[in-house]
Amino acid sequence: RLGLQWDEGPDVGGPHGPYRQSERLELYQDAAYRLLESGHAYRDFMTREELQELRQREQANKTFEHYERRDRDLPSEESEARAAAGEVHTVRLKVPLDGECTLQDLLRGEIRREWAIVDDQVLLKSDGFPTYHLANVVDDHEMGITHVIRGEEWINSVPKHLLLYTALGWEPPVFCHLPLLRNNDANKTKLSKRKNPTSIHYFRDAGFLAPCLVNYLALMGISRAEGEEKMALGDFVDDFDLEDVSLGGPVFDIDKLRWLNARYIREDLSPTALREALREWALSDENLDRIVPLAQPRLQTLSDWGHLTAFFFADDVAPDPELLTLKGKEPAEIVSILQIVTWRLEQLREWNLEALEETLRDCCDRFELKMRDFTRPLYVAISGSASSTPLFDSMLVLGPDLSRMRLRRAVDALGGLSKKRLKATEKQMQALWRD
RNA sequence: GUCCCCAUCGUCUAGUCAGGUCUAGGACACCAGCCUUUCAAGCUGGCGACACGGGUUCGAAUCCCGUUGGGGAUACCA
Repeated sequence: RLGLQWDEGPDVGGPHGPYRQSERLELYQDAAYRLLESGHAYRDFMTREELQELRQREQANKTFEHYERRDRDLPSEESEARAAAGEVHTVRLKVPLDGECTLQDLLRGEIRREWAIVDDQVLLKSDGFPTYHLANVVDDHEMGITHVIRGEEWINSVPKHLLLYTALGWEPPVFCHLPLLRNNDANKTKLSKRKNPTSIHYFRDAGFLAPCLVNYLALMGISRAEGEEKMALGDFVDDFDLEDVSLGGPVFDIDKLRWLNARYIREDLSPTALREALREWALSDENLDRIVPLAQPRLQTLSDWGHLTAFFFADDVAPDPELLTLKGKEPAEIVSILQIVTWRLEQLREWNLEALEETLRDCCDRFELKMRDFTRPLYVAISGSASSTPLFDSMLVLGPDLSRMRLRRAVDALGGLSKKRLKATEKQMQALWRD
């Protein structure tokens, strides 16, 4: 969608296959077995329940001590025998009990971390599947990866990875951890779905051009000292130096994105190309064919089309808080309801009419509301008006990303949810969907 | 709690590694003026930052220490 393509993968093939984790299980299990043999790992027979209990106890005591390593020193014969007898177990990494690990990060230089505070990471789950840590190391080695470039959130697990590379007798790659994109909220937390559109589909649906988005994203973290910021991907590739990436976590600036997009529209598109872009975006025959039947019963004149369907071709509909009402409910309750609906919709795998209808009717039932009352604020959130084309169909045409965004904006229009209220609302949802 | 990372205009950033050319440069946003049938665009100008405190040095945004602030990690998720 962004015009980016990977070089190898299950769909495009490549010399380092197979590319599906399930087809590589043997590889991971072999590695785990080797680690077991060489004493770098051990079988852990603790059950999920026991572990959970331990965690709960810790939480209750407000202690944060790590895993107790009960089976770490089990004699190998016993371990072997119990595994052979079919006892369920995981395979854990035997992390040194003392000393410290020194790692090199391309951007940050040397980082030290004491072994005593790193947990005996599970490598192989009880179902035989690897955790990320094992899979990551095995795959990267097998596939000849030279540079591991990933988000900063992984920096603390490098020691475990390093330990795996050495234990398996492999050459570790160069590690480079990039800063995380942040929310534009008061404390600039890690970019989250709840507060931001994180799906590139949203940006497409909202009418941003792919090359612009690539350009903007490239600007986060690297920039030229002066001058032109509008650059094609190729230009970036030419003078990109990984070590130039800046370390502060950047906040996504939608205003700057809009400005850049305006330039792409203005400077890179002929009127014909623009018309084509509009067609690809939302004015395709196919899309219009979906909207026309919804509008037809509600058109008195052809010219009503504009007002009636404008919301299908908009990013934001700026819902009027005065219209976001629900019979017998305070605004605060409406906010919670809208938020819960949003969460329920996020769970949806397929965005089709049946699923939408089922989800929304289910919500309605659980809130013990009448359908016509319940849908009112939803109409306003989605279309910006209390009278519009059918709700389910309209949401279907708009798609998941725009629909969710509009619900979110409706929540904001009503004053939003504080952290506390958000938690309470989450509990409320859990209570309503207990069964 | 503990550990790790980070810190320049409101935001994205240049400058930091190799201290002086930095009364800190650019971009978005904002404000004003010009242009213009409106608006947008364009042009010109303005506002606006080295988190704080100690060192080192003739000299610190830049090096060191501390404080504060922020982020991340602490799973049989990735």
